[in-house]
Amino acid sequence: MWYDVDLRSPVPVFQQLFDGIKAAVAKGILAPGDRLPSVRELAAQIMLNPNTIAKAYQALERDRVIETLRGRGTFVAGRHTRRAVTDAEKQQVVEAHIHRLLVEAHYLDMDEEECLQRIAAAVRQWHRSRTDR
Amino acid sequence: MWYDVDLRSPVPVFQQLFDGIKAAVAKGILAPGDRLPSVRELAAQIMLNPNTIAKAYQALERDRVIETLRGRGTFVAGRHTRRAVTDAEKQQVVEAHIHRLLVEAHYLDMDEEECLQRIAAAVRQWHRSRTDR
Amino acid sequence: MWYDVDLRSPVPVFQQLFDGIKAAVAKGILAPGDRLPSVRELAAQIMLNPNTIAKAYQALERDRVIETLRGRGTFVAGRHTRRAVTDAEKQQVVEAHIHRLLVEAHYLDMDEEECLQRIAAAVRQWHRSRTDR
Amino acid sequence: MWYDVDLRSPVPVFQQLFDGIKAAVAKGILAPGDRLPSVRELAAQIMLNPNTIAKAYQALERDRVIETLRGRGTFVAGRHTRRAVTDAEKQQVVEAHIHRLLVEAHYLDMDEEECLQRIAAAVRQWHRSRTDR
DNA sequence: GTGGTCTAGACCACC
DNA sequence: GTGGTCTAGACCACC
Repeated sequence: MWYDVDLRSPVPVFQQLFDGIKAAVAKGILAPGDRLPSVRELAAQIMLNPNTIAKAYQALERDRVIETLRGRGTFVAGRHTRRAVTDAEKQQVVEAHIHRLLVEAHYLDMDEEECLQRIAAAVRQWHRSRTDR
Repeated sequence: MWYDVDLRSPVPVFQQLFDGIKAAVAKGILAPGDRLPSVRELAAQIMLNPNTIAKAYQALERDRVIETLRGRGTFVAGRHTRRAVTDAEKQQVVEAHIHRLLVEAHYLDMDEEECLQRIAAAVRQWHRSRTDR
Repeated sequence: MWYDVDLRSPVPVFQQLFDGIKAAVAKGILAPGDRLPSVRELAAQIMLNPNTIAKAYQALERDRVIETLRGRGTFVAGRHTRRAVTDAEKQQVVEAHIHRLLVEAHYLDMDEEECLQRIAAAVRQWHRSRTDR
Repeated sequence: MWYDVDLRSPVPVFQQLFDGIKAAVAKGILAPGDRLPSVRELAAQIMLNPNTIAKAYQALERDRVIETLRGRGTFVAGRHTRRAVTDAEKQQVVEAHIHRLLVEAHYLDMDEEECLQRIAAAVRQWHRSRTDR
């Protein structure tokens, strides 16, 4: 599930939650308007301190991934609430990720052709498994 | 240069060095057999604590990116010193990176087509800028 | 409208109502003697808990912005019902606001001249859009 | 001092710290490069929990008001690290503040002329008291 | 030394 | 009920 965390990981738990929820929204597992469990509920369920959950939720709210309605709960935000992005910004983000990937690929002895094929497979696989609601 | 670090970054300095050297080797900026500055030299040059440099070098040696020859210095390792990798391992690495990229792409409102195009551009750009020696 | 509230805002809903009505009176959108909807009417109309509306109305009454006449309804108060203010009090209020504004202006790289010009424009614009009835 | 907080205020303590430091930098009391007390030092000095200080520092770092150098301490950021701002954004910020000020001014029976005079006085007074280093 | 994370648990405002 | 703040104190990585 999207709220799975690994306590032994060096990645902070609140960060894992943050990443997990962001990914779940991107994959369509969580859709705009969906209600997230309350801080206390989730804390009890995955045996974490409520503060840790709250920290993740607050970071997600700052990034407009979720919205909290005072006294009512926390919900996945609609896409419209996000800001415009330039072309250069997009390319920069893609390049940063691909750069890191290609460094690792070099140490796995993958050439350009193999990289492109494996990447295409991964992109197709991701989009197939996306749930559009 | 490959030894540039940003003290203000949240990424640990030793990690930046580690990543920077790995990337420089992958890009061909550093080639097998090239001699790296000694821990002390580099520490003096970029004004860092020698312990920080040593920590990065040790991690690189563990990953067989570099080799230390006692009394002679530190050198970029040859590619043959590395171990074999399975097909599944390769695909898993690619998928992990692409997964993270596609999550970010979702929040930048990029569809499958745009992702593929930008990725292809980034891969091509990387390989053009590679220096093969 | 003056009763618009944003449930996603971190500002409490009752506070938004309070601010909104105070602003509407200052702008002349609501004039002394105008009747406000009853707590229940407004609650039904904007789908809020009546307690929230009541809390805003009570705070407005305490500040003599509105008056409740038992059995007749709630009305915008006349200006004469308010108390006298000293010169020092006025300057203090202005300084507090301007102080906060100038802190933000610093981070937007605005110098004294630019601040004064933009402020003058904002003051003029406000008074032009005021409806005097 | 810039680190004064009022425990009885409804404004959260970490927010008061955040505002205070931002204002101190804008006023020139804290200059780029100045070192802030460590989380623990400040916590001991003003008798707060270190977590509360850390929360304020982290928010300031997100807004690029300060920078933390890993293992070294926290410093006031240089102005160049901040992003570009559009003209519309600036006017919007000014209008929001002036709007709030003019609402209050209405209840203090201040007319346009009096507002402009008091505002000009406040702006001049602020810039006189600024310390440029 | 530095800041960052996390727990356990109190208390509060809002709805 | 909901989330937000704060304390007290442990533990950790980094430099």
